[in-house]
Amino acid sequence: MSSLTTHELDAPPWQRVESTLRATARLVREAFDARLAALDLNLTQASLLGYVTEFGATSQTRLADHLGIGRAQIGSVVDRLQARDLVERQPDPNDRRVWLVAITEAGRELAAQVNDVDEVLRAELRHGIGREERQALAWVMTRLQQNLRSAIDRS
Amino acid sequence: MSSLTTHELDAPPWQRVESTLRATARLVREAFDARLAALDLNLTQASLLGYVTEFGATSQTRLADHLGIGRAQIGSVVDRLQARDLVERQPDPNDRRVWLVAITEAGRELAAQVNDVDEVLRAELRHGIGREERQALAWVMTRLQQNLRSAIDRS
DNA sequence: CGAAGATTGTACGTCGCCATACAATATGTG
DNA sequence: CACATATTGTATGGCGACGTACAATCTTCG
Repeated sequence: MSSLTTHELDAPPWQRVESTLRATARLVREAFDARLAALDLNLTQASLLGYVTEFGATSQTRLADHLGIGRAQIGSVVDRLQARDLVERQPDPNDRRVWLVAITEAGRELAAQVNDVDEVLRAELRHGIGREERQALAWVMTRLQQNLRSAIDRS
Repeated sequence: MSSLTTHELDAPPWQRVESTLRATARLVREAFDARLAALDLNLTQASLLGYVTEFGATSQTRLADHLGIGRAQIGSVVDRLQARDLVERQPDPNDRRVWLVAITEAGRELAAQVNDVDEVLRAELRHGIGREERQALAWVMTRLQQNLRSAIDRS
């Protein structure tokens, strides 16, 4: 394992894992947004685009669940993407309440570019971090999520 | 406890580590906010309170750096805490531009309660996660932060 | 069938945070 | 000393997300 030595005072005593986690999440958003700015997209928009490209027309509620944001917010995200003709709203033949959000041809092309950006950035982020370390990270975070949900329920 | 083998469907194929990380960070904020609501504080306010309690009067710029938010935002956080008489602004004798944010007696008492809440919650979050796993998590995230910063600089 | 309840998408107000621009003050340089 | 430059805190406008409330529609069950 590592010398975790390098680095000045990487973790001040008052800084707990939770703070580190939040700071890292902020940087994740910042990094993706910086790269996606060239495509005039932010991370949420890019995720939505990727999702409907991969999984086809999807209702807004399902999109909200999958992207982890509220139903209200999804609406405005779709609005903006639709205004740029990257997605379109199709009526659901089985349920007149719902819109199925589908990718357009222009959207598909842009999604491909998003994918490229994504892969490049992800490769950079993996630098110096082994596969099993990433898996361990994912496992611990998943476990942590369970604990967090329990704690929230208990509040 | 468990073989960490289980490995249900921890991550849908389209969900990468970065998404998990963001979702976890959101839950962290939600959990802390839920517990701190009883004290009528959010996580940022509580962190600020804890910091000045532990480290004494601190300039707003330093607080912003340490809490990871902007200088502008720190001002309003301090405003609200000051209105509740939890902190006070003292002039810096060496620099007439800066306010030193200091804890008050009422603030110190509340900070103690924050500490209690904090310890309880943190104990819940550790459930089922070993010490070395937490350390590994912290290490990987620190490394990830470095990569993120490089990526951002490179953008 | 018909009424009660659940679900979908939208409108609206709020919150936390950011980025920018600015006045006041410090600091460095000739 | 005088002047350019940097830094501190604040004001302002914008953005993304949340929570609540609502009309339209589906579903369930008497």
